[in-house]
Amino acid sequence: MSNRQISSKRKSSIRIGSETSATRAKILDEVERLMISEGYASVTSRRVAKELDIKPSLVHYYFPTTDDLLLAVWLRSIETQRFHEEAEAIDSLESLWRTYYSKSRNALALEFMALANHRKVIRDQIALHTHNIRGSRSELLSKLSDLSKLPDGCGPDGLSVVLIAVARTLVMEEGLGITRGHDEAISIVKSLLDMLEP
Amino acid sequence: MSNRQISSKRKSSIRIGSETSATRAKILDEVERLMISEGYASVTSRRVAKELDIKPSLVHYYFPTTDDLLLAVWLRSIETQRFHEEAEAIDSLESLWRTYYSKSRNALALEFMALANHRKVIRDQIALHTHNIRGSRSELLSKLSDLSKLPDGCGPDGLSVVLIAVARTLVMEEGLGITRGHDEAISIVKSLLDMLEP
Amino acid sequence: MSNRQISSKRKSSIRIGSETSATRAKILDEVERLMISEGYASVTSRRVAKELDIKPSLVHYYFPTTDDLLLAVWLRSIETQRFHEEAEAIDSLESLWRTYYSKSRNALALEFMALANHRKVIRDQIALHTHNIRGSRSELLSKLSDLSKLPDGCGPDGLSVVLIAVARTLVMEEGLGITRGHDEAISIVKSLLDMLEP
Amino acid sequence: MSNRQISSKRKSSIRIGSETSATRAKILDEVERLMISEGYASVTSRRVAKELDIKPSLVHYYFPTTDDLLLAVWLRSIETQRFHEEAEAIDSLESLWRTYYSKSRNALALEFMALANHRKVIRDQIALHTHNIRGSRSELLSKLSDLSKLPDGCGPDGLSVVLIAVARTLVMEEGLGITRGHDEAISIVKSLLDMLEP
DNA sequence: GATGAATGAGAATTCATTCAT
DNA sequence: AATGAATGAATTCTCATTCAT
Repeated sequence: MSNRQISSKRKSSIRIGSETSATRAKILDEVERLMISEGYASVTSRRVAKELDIKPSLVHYYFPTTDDLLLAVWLRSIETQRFHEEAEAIDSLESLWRTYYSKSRNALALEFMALANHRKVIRDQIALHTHNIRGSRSELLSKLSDLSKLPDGCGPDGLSVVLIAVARTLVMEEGLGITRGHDEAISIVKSLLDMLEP
Repeated sequence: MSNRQISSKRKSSIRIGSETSATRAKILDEVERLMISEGYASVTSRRVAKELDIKPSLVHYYFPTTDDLLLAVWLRSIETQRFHEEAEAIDSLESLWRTYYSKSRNALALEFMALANHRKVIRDQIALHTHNIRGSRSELLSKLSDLSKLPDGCGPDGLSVVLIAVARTLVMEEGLGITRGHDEAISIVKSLLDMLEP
Repeated sequence: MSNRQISSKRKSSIRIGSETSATRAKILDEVERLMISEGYASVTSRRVAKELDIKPSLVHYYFPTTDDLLLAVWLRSIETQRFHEEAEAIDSLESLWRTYYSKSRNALALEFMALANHRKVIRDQIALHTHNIRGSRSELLSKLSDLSKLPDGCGPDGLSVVLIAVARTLVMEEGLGITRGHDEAISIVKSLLDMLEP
Repeated sequence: MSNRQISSKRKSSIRIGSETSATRAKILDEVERLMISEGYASVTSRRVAKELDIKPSLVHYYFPTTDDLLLAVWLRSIETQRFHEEAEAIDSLESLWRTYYSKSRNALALEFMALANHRKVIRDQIALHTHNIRGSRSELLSKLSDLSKLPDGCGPDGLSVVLIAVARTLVMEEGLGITRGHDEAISIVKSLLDMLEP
């Protein structure tokens, strides 16, 4: 019969395959691994399938569209992050900085940011999540530090931006083999945080 | 996702077409425009050709491989940057910050960083250039500011990293529609620079 | 266009699932609806399942192969037609014409004729049914009209062809948004029938 | 690089490959042949390529999208038809009927009508062409016959509908192996036309 | 009765690249 | 200096079908 995909507006998000399938989890793991080690551009159903020694169609069975797949990885990653951060009990500016400066987490986030330029679904999710996470981190900052020592016009949100900016830049550059100034940058951040110690 | 055949058998780097051809320049302009407005993933010989209303083969005539094309854009862009910065006479910390925080320049740089994950040639060039530019900026910083006010263990390279980190993060997030904390982050940077004013 | 695997290894026609299951009937209803509204090309086990919010495998449970499914719809539709026509008591040429010119019936028939090009099972069934229905309609025509008024060499079968031809063409063209000459064509048919009134 | 077809709204209709290429013509020929012999559902770039012993990509080189390909066949076919009809000098009702009752032409037209259900571009073209051709045939009818003999409310457009309806139905049914009543239907048409002879 | 998992085949496209002209 | 023709490999996605549960 003819089924030439005639009006191919995929509905997507019709999740087939139970949320708890082991295969589903394996796929997500592999996508995450690929994104970190080779960049989002390496995530294709073929490639993922080959790495896991399954068929590309099976990837599509669990994630009808590539957007579904990528979004699932993103959502799972922020879920995991939230879970870890709650478990960790962040009770000092130093432990907070460790949270910002998590290498694998930032590497993944950077890939998603690059992706976001072409994928609206991803972009929207990232914007939302970034907004929220900035909020909760600012709260933590307010609790753990004496922000009155910051210059005028500078609140916890701004500090959050600076911290994540440095953390991500370090991770991104390390990925490219660049390290010049990294230790010094960390020193600057640390003394900034020391200064804010209540 | 990626289906651009990442390598196969390229003769590469045999540059045909004089360096000064007007067509060559038009192609480079278009690639740069595409990278900034739609991301590096939109740069294909087909697409570039279509935008310029020329034939894809002509793109390959000037730039045998895609690596050649992208590298040419990168090299030209740092050349242009160097040229502008020399012309501008950076004589204050404020004018130096403006140099860091140039939106179009950063947008292009961010695309190249994303690209660097899959293109070794680009990665190497970026690493080299980043190292050098960090050096020359640190020199400028040393001249224009009183770095003795920085905490122990923090030199101009570290400051360079912080500045570029904040600048790039702001540009990247704006691209995604995120602005929370941006003004405050700029305030923090500015008061840091004020503090260093000799 | 067509990528539905037209044959491969089907066991076929081993009908599982009782003839009277409600689910079975729902599936047939949906297939008929899809054929009329979107064309036979939209009839896939996936699509049918999605519309009914059941699993594709369930469709295959009742109808092992797509041929089985389509054939079942066809057979049911002629059964239904026969039933209705008997109930309706066709006792005038006008009521007979209404039988020919039934829009939904013709729309379905047209889809099956298009299908018949690629599906031998369907083709054979259609040929058989068309032959028979033509026979029984000719009988009706003979009873209801004075065929001696037809020109030499023209019997009830030929008249049957003309009537179904006009009816189907009108329905087909309406589907495409064409109406030029339609009212006039109906007038021609009606005066032809008037002329044959005994 | 990633070029995962990110926003795949193809622009289409950017015709590459000169209008006069021999390969281009061969492709169109083959598509027409396939449509007539196996139905439009058999027209896939793969299949066409296999028949001609060329690569699927070459089909896409000349006709970027399947719509382009099908539309090109349709446009060429009506061009050819117009050309032939002009050359033939239709000067009697009998020669006009032969025009209506052209087997290969009708077989192709029927496939396009089936196609039109799913392809808007085709549907629009067919609607337009049908409207126009009906007009020019009605003109011919008016010239060649004494339409005052038609019943009230019946003009040349209606007659055109009846003629094409019968012609197409005969062709369609022959394709399915049905012939019952065909000769008689032709007799009916012929005596109708005889009746209108001026 | 029903379904989840998996597969293999095939569809439409797109792309980088080569080569002869 | 430019281009038309052609290819081979990749991409995303859809489908019919099977099978174990």
